[in-house]
Amino acid sequence: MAELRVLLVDDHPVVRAGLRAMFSGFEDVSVADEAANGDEALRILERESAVGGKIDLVLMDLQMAPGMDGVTATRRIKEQFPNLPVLVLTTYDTDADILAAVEAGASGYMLKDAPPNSIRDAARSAAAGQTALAPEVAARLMGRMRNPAPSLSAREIELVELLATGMSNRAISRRLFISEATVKTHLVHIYEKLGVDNRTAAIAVARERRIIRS
Amino acid sequence: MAELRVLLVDDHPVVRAGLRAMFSGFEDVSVADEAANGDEALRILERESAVGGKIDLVLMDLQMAPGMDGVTATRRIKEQFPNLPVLVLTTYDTDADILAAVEAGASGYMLKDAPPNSIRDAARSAAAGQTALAPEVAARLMGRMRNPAPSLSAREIELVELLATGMSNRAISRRLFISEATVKTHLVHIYEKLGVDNRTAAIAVARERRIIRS
DNA sequence: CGGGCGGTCAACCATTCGGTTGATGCGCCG
DNA sequence: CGGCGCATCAACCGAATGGTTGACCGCCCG
Repeated sequence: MAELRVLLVDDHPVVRAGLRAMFSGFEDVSVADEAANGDEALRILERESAVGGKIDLVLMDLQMAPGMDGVTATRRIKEQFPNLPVLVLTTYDTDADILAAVEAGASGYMLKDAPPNSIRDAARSAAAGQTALAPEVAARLMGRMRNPAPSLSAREIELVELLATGMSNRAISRRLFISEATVKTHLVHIYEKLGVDNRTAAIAVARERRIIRS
Repeated sequence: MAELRVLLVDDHPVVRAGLRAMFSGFEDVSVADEAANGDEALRILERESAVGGKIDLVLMDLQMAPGMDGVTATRRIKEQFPNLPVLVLTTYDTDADILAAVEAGASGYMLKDAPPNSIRDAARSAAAGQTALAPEVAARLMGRMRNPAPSLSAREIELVELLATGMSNRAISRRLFISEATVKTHLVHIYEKLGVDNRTAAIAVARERRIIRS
């Protein structure tokens, strides 16, 4: 089997070094290059594709400090290089993170606390065009399929966004040119859908589910 | 100078491998052992101290999934081994994380996105009994020193963190084993310091100023 | 075309929250 | 020692929020 050449994308030098070290123990995988953020990854891919396209797989972290985040980077990469598999390797396994990654076109979703062998196997699977999910992630996706959480309407999301800025009901009503009564009605619906009973909890849940940007 | 023997504590095999690889490039530092959580770290330290105590420094991550978290682990280590320096190496630099680590007795606070040389230097400083702070962390602490007026006390930060999870005053009072009256008093102070007049606005400002993790 | 859903509004009441005053104890610092 | 900041608690009141019921309109979909 041909050697698999991967591009590491992670803002932590420590993590990149760890993946390098980990892959150096496997003869069938090698690290082609590293990027600290999404922009850098795209530049590397463009350069590589210009000289023959030697990269088989991108290993992408989701959280990256100041530059382009992993979800956006994944989306861009899939736009420019639809056939290049992107395997997400990150710390968190919240619904919001997983869904965002899948929607962005990730070929798989692995967690950093996985043992080296699992990560290597996932890399090989993803490079072969298959989907590679960590067990915890797979379980979470199944759970969502069974009882999909009710989603907020556009108007309700608008309200939650204003909520999160700390505005009172009165302030929200003025901003949206509706009465306070309407604001309260919306809030009741939002609380029902999110399974909470006050505004701060609604904000917390909305952030968790990435209904609003945190 | 004698070789520095460090204990790595991090729940991610990838990160441990990265630190190992990073330190293997330095002749004056070596990895004595690894632990995936606080319990394991304590067991290793007890065993090592029984046979002569060969460990000079603990490198501690703060976020560790299911077992003992890094702050608790640091506190326990400092209780049992007061002279053993613990250098925190983590991802986040919020006031809450930093203060908790410092109060637990950490000798330093470095961020994982730091270059290898900085981490090595910090390790050597910490082992020599000095304090090692990442520039971002140092800046944040200095900022707190310069104008302590608008900065929250540790207790108040604790309150804000619970606020942000959506808890009511009553729930917070139970969690912290204080009366609702005390919670309200704290909140009034928090509102004054942050220049707001309700809890959701307080959360918004606290996130903005990175008093709590967003 | 009828019903469901989303958005709007009103009135009402209970609960929570915000704000004040005042008080105690503790530890630290000059 | 005296003061100051921090944390704790109590009682009280007005305002904001939560929760309920009921209503109207417009739109889309079957």
